[in-house]
Amino acid sequence: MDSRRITILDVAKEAGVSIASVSRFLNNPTSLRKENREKIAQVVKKLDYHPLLHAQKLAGGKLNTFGLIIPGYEGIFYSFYALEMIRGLGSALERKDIDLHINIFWNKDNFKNSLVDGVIFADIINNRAQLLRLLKQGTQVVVINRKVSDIEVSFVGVDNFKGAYEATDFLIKHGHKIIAHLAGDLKVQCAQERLNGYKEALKDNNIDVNNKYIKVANFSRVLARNGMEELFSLQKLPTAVFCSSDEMAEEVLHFAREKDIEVPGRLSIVGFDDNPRCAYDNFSLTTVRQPIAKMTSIAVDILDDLINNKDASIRRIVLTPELIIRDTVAFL
Amino acid sequence: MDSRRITILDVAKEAGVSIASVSRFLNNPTSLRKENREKIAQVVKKLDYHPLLHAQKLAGGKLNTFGLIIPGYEGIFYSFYALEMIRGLGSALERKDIDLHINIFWNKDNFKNSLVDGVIFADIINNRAQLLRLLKQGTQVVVINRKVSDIEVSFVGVDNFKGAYEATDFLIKHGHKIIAHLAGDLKVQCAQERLNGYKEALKDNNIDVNNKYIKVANFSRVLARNGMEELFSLQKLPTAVFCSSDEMAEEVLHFAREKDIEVPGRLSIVGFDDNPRCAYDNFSLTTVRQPIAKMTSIAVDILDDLINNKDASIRRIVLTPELIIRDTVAFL
DNA sequence: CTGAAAGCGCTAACAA
DNA sequence: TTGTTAGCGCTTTCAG
Repeated sequence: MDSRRITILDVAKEAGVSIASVSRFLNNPTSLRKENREKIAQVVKKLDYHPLLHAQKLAGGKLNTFGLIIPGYEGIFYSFYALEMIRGLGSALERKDIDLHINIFWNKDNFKNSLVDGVIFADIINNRAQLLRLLKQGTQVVVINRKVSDIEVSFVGVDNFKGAYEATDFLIKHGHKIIAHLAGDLKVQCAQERLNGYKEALKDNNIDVNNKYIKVANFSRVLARNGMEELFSLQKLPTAVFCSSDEMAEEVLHFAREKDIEVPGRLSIVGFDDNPRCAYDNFSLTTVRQPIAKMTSIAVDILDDLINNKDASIRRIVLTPELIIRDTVAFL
Repeated sequence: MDSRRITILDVAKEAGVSIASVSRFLNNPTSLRKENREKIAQVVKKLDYHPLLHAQKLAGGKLNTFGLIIPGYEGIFYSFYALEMIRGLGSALERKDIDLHINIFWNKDNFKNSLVDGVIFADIINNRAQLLRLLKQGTQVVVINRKVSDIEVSFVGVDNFKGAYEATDFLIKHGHKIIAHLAGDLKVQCAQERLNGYKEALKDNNIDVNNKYIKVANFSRVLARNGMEELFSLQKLPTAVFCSSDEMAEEVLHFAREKDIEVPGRLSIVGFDDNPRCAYDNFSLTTVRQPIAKMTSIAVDILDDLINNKDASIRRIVLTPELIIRDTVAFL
């Protein structure tokens, strides 16, 4: 008994057709006569035949597999963002029956692009060179969550500036004058944009930007906590804080609870992300919702298009986030 | 100008050697004369040549890529365990210069095993069929964190029973009689084993197992919280609680802090995992350490062996967890 | 609608 | 140490 792998030839023989027909069955079944199609289907099932993907690809076929490259910064997996990104992509791809290979970029560019049809970057952090390499090698790419203006590449991002501006403006409209900001890691574009949006909103409302009230907490709970400690040892306490992520906002909530600072009575809080966990915590957090599912779904469509239509061209899309008003902001 | 892909033939021509020599250069450089080796190296660099992996694999080569299949249960990415697993594998593989493709099993078996040399399963939850399929197709596999006794497959696991037994016994030796247990999702083998270890320790010390003190909290913070609420509305309060994960233990800590229950004075706590976050929280958690890095490193070695040595056989390894004594257990 | 045949880019005998 | 050559399993013209 020969335990060789079942190949297309085995199927062809058993079904009494040529390997070309079996190949057609695999890729374009409707081009076969019903009779043959059914016969082949039956044999494929009987023999439990699965085409070898690398053989298909070598012969010019597709792998139906996208790669997702995630920058492997510390705590990435604790971030709501990364999880949602993966889930969003997962469901967008499921519809098209495309598989996803996740690769985490821990400072080493070992991504095998020849094993995928195209690549999605979840942001670019310290891996511009990798992006350039893939592009140069002719890989189709789309970047999510970062607007890459100096490289010819498709992206779908979010207007973080606008989201932050609106959040801050919302606080100002509620009478707040001393508004602190817990910023994310400024290496990350969205964190920088949110900081800018925050500043701009203050300026537009004639409130001075005071760096004492800006704490760069790198999206980390611990640093957010430290930032709050510092903020609450200042002469004039902030009456509101805008956080660059819901997780940091959650930490602010914990801080407030421990210190018996009433929310939103004495401290108003706005987050960023719309992490569902924060909607059902003790407090229901006012926040800025990022349309992650939409971003991923669009990214998948663009990439699919880029791969399958020779004349598809680069597309760049910026979505608008939405302020979700819940319970953590009060009038002063 | 022809933008065809650079192939092995281009390199061969340019270097004035045969494609076989280039192939040797790629796979076994020392078999070449120094002169040629250097010449080829130079051309490879100049032409920026990268062999096509699927072509290599089709021709019988290796991809130097392992797959990691993670069961995609809710909240997986919030679990310390999953992150450590990925990190551990990442560094173990980096040493061998093997790439990792992560695949999350959301109830759909679409993993492309022909794109990897071997596969590591991070536990088996609802995906036994997938494991069987890969095995049947001749893929080399090793399972981490689950002792699969009824399938002929390698695994490396942890003696959860023993860890839980020791943790519980440690509490008993400190005089505790009413010891609650927050169990994990009992679909997960380790959760079940920990529950059993807990029960056995009680029995061996002539303490009755009382189901009222066992709350199945599925590794979830919310359910852990609910469990604690229930436990603390009982007639006789527990004086200690053994948690099936550090995350749940952390929630217990929060619960205690809010309710002004002194730890460890009025409530002793033991976790499971040794999540560093819980060592530097307000309390330094007594816990059971899982040697995840070791597990992953062994798993990689086994898989590598299975792939490269024809006569390598299935190996099954069970590691022993270690009780880490810190500050959350007191004598009664 | 179907089959024959020419590769896809690479590895690994086999010879030299 | 090197080159020649026969595939690996599949897709895709091109005829029929």
